[in-house]
Amino acid sequence: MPELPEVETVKRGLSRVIDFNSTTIVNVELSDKPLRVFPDKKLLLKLSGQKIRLIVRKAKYLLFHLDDWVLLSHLGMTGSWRMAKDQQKHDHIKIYLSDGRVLTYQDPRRFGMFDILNIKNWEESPMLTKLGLDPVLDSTFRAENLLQIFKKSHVPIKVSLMNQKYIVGVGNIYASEALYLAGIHPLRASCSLLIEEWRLLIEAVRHVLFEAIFLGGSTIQSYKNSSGESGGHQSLHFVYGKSGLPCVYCKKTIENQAIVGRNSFWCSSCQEM
DNA sequence: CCTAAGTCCTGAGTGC
DNA sequence: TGCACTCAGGACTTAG
Repeated sequence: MPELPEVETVKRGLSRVIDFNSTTIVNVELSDKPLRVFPDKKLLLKLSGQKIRLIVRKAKYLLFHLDDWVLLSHLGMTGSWRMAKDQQKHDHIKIYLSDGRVLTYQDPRRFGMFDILNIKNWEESPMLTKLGLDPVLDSTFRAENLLQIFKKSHVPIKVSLMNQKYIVGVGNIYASEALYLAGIHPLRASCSLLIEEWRLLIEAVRHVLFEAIFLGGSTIQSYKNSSGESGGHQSLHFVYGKSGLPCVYCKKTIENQAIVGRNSFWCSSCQEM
């Protein structure tokens, strides 16, 4: 499901319903199906007796801060967390809590990733050390810095936007949307963007991510927040999934094409090469 | 048959 | 030739 707004929405939803500093993990159960990345199952024993202190979002990762450990969760394409009242198909992790509730991870495609990190050095996890600038949290997400980072990159700007090594949180939906708002063609070489265009793009990325967070993310196929509700931002999409429809502003037909294997959408009139 | 919100791995290619 | 790096494509998987 998740790009930055969806992960942020899940974080906020869980944070509202978990009583931090009081709720203790009683037990953890796994299904027999493997997830894409999962730590040694013996580490799960370490979680029992630990209180949930805080949930943090870092890039597209959720980090459950416990007393001595950090439970890292990446939702992949179809992962979701909920306080379960029932057993559903594709439930893979059940965290039994001291208040009687069951924090449950469901993931049909099982692209999700987990790790259990020591609270003393969790930031050194290989999954977290190679992350780029966060458009929502980092004041360094600035045109001057991005111009420098991409000055030699001939990769299409849409691909660079989605490369978590440089910019985190932007995935396939919001990349197309942000480039449309900025009036930049997705196939433009990253190094060709002028400083003014980087400023426009940064403003567009931040706008679309904040707007999507405000509306609880985008539901295209299956995304649900931790209360089982759909997002509301998909109704504000201008280009994603709109191929063949007229551009809202110029009425020219929205085009689409796979760029490095990901379907991409744009208006060739509003977004010139 | 096709497609889907993400990331990791491999192998080919480039430049020094 | 070797090394470091970049990049494209495939793989993982289930549902509609």
